[in-house]
Amino acid sequence: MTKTDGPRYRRYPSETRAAMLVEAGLACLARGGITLFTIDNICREAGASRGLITHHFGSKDGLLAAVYATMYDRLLASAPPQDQGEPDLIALVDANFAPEVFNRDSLKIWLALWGEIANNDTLRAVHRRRYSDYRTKIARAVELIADKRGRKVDAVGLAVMLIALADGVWLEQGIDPDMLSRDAARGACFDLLEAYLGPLPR
Amino acid sequence: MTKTDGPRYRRYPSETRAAMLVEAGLACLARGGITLFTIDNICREAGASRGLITHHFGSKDGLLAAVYATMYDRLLASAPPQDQGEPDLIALVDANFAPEVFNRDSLKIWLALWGEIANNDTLRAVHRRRYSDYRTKIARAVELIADKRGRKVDAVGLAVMLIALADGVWLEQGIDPDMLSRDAARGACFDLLEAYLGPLPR
DNA sequence: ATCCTTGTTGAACGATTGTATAGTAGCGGG
DNA sequence: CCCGCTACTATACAATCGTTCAACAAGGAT
Repeated sequence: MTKTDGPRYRRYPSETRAAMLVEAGLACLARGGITLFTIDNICREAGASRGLITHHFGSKDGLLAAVYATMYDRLLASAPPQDQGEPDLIALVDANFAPEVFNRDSLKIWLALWGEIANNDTLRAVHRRRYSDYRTKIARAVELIADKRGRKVDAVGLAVMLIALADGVWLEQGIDPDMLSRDAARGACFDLLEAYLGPLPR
Repeated sequence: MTKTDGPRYRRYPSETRAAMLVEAGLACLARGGITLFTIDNICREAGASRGLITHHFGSKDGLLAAVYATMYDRLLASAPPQDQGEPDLIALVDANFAPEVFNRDSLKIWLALWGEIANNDTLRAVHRRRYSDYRTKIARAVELIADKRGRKVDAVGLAVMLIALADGVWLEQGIDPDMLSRDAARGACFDLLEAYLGPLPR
């Protein structure tokens, strides 16, 4: 026996370990999509044993929901609303194309999650809430600008279209990385907005 | 023993049975995404035994590739090119929103497939070819219109953006069915096009 | 130094995964 | 009528799936 018998494992505060498992889950999704999002893979990635996911999240679905929430929160973190119209809208668009978010790993994760939302009730519930917040933020900025300029636009509808276009270019990027550049993608989003709102100080 | 001992199973021509398995695969994807795309589910759906997929497609991936090809072919079937510019472009946009294509089942299938393309080499190979054809068709129509009107546009870039927007609204529809109407989605596609090409006789 | 809380392990469970393969049988051509 | 091609069935296979659970131990509190 070696005399240096350190602790056989380390205990973390519950929330710390939960965050580690979420991170491991993200890594698995990025590597191979929902197929590789398995208890074994995730726990191996996190350096933990198989029981931990159930212990901290109740089930695999619980972890998946936490993973989804994490992705959404990261997306929105960089665009705090200031109720000033143009700057808010530009920040919201740019949030989609920040290098931290618009990269291959993130895109593969989103693709994997989208494929599940349509089938997984737990996940869809998380989605509904976050998406609603997101859309409202955009719609409010659009509304402010439209009012200021005396234009009449369907703010919520335009918000949905903007999200759709952003998701669409993400999708293209995720499927085939060198299909379009970040600048072109960002530009298209502004083109769509300006068709309704007039020039924006991008 | 009953005296009416019909044949225990029916033999089909190879291509007929292959088509049946593709159809069953589509049904599974529509019902529960890639998670339900399993040998057992598909063969049960098709009313066949487990060996058949390997026999006709070599492997599960082979069937998945055939499924993907089928979806793409159906999308493009309704828009044969006539090299007349406007009518072609309109037909290509409308192809995305035909009831036969723009419905919940199809959208869930696309969602599931997209999640796999990024990770599955076989599938990505099929995608590259079909997507390239699709994009070229659109770009050619855009080019024709731009030339006719003396406008200068990046036809291929605009084609990619149009596909992205169409995919984006599909995505929204697939995730949350009552988020936007077919007309609004179709309208947004034309808005994007007209921002570059001027008015179109939609 | 001992107790206690609780984060953690790891084995066991039955169900299901994709594939390989040996044998069966439908059905058209002779 | 029978033969032969091959579509087809059905079992076996090892690997992996998600979950359960009893026992363990880390580390702060007393």
